Amino acid sequence: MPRRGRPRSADLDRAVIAAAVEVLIEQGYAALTIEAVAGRAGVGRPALYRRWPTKDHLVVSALIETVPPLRVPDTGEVLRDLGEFAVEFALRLAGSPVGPVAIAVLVEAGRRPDLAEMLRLHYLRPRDTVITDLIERALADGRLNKNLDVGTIRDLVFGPPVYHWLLTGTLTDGVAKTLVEAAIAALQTPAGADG
Amino acid sequence: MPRRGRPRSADLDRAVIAAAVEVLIEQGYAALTIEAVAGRAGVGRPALYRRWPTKDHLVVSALIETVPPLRVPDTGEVLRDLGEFAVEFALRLAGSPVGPVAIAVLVEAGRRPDLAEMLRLHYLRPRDTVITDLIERALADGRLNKNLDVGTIRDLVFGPPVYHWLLTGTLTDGVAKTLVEAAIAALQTPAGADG
Amino acid sequence: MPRRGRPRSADLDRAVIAAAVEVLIEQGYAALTIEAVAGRAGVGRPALYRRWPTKDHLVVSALIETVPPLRVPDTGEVLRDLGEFAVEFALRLAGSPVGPVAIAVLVEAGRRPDLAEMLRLHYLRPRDTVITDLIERALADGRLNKNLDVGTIRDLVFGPPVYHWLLTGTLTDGVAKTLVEAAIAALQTPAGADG
Amino acid sequence: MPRRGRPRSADLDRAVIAAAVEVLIEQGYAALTIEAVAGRAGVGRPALYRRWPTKDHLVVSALIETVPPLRVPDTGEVLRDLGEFAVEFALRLAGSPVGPVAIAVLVEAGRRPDLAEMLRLHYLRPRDTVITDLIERALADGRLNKNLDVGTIRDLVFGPPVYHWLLTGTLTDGVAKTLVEAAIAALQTPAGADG
DNA sequence: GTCTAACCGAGACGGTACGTCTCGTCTTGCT
DNA sequence: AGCAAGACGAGACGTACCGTCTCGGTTAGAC
Repeated sequence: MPRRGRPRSADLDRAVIAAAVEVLIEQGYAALTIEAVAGRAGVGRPALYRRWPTKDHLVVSALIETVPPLRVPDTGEVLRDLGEFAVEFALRLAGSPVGPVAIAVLVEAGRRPDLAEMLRLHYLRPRDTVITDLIERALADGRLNKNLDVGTIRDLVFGPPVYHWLLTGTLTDGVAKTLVEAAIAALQTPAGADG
Repeated sequence: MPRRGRPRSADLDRAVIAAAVEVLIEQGYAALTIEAVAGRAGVGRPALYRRWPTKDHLVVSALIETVPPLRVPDTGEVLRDLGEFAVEFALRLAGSPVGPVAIAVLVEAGRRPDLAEMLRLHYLRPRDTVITDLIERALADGRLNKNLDVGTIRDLVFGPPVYHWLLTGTLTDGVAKTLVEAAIAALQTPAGADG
Repeated sequence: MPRRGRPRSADLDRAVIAAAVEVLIEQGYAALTIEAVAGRAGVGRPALYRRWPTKDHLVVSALIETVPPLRVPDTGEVLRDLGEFAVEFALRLAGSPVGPVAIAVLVEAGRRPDLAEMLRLHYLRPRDTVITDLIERALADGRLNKNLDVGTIRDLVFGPPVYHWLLTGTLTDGVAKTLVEAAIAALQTPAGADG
Repeated sequence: MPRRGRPRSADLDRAVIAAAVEVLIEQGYAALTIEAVAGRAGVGRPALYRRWPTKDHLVVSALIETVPPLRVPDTGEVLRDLGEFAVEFALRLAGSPVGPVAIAVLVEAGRRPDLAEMLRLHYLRPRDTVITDLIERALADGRLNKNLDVGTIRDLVFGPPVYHWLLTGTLTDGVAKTLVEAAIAALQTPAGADG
């Protein structure tokens, strides 16, 4: 079914996403307007509406394109891998200018099912997959308490530093490490459990 | 120092806050409009601008007035108190229609120092105080690992259920309990630590 | 030089002018509001601002479109033509609901050079041209005192009835005729001047 | 009948009128605001509303207080007196910053009977009286055509320079003199009328 | 090589909300 | 009762964007 007519320009897609990221970083999510993005990209507004139905869809696209999934460390020691990954994850969320944007979209998705689906399918799931794999590796190694499921472990390890950042507005390297290590230490197979 | 001129009407304050809460619940934070709030409260827009410089300040005021600090349980067993409180806290955040509003404002406060100050001073601090007290009681009882400070414990206990809610958009009673209990269990003074 | 973008709608121009005239007649110049005109024309306010920078420019446009230049009589007797024209002119100014509007704009133009230019160029000049021509015809016929220039004659003939209307708020047919005829009688070539 | 309560302050009346005149001169009639006048006079708005029902009544009051009736010259030659007076009158109207204000109010009075009454009673009539007296003196001297009544003469003499000013926005000394003298010359008892 | 459908920019359209200004009124405490 | 101060409901101001809709002009596959 070969489409007729002039095809959409991929350059234009890239220019718009880049412009959107610039605006998000400079002005934040609430201040982002379609007009500003189109203007900065040197593009007409209809070209944006042709591609994204709302500004939130555009922002989700921008997040997807802009925030690459973290690389999973593989040092051989799976718990160390998990800890380093969690610290890295939280620090990047807190340190990047698009961290707050991600939260804002997450909240907005609460009222908008189609946005939520797009977000979970293209943004959250791919990033969660690597985490899940990592935790499953740890469980398979017998390094983590087998009574806990993967989701619970994820929440216990990643939740504390993220919560800290939300509550205080900051997240230092030290705090992130302390929280993650405390969580992981507590989740390890009890020393005497198999003795 | 006798105030001159007509004093501001307290009834009006109440009517506006009530209208703001209604709009927040029905339409959400992003869709809240000064115009709509003023209209619903039967009030002119200037009366709002006289009191709150931006819609965010209004929303923070609404949160402060509307979300009462949770009652701290006191069963005699301090760890049980802490667990129940944390579960209650997370469930209310996830279950109330103003939960997402609080997160949205928190995120916006990241770019706006005056908003952040207002939020922390009148909303977060009073609610944090009861938590801190509760954890300090638990520490004093020797029920929690003394190597951890109060903030760390707070993040480890409250972070996981909140993170779960943010990530998945839901938080059941069961999940909240599981996460909080797992966290608290892990934080207790190691049984064999002094053996 | 091909115009880019969607062209402005001529229907809209007409609707707005018509609405403006209605409001001017019903409420008068001072009470005319951009909002009211836009509302009555079934048009958004920005569409008005796109065309006219201020309400005065809009009113001048309305005058230009609405008040057609008077037809010059041509009975063969040039002085009679002039007299009838002046009477007609003054009566229409005094009798039309937009007469006071014209004066109000004229006064406002005193403080606003761009408004004055617009008014003189598109409203006053075309209407003055027919008067000037008529007077020049009369001069050429030798029917008017050659010592007076065209502008002076215009002021002497048209000034009295207009002044009467301004001062008293009314202008009857009889008064207009009396004033104009007295003026013209006085301006005729003195009987003995060429004897 | 001793009025009860605190009497109104006459100083306040004066301060408000003075402030109104300042604003009229600086900003013009259209831009005059009750708020601005009250502010400049250092007075509360209610004090103004207690005295004048609308801004137009205030402006009329200001005109009355501010524009003193012209002095009538008395050189013995009554026609010269009339001519000098008319020139002076028109030049002051055209030259003073409150000239346009008077016209604006006059126009507005066309829609507002109570305003018109106030204006005619306290502003126009006293100024017209001296003109009427002067013209009657000239008629009594037999210097003016007896077939014309006082009002007609007034319009024929004063109308042309005022009309010139309205139409062109300017009025020079020379133009005013030319117009008035031409009018008066034409109104004199025809030399050959009784010969 | 046309044809032609979909793209592109520009920008007008009816709207909505913004934050501000002024209106005319009302409510304080003081004089 | 008058007064300054200033809050009140009302509503217009001029601006910024919204999402949609023409325009003239371009682009590239289908004929």
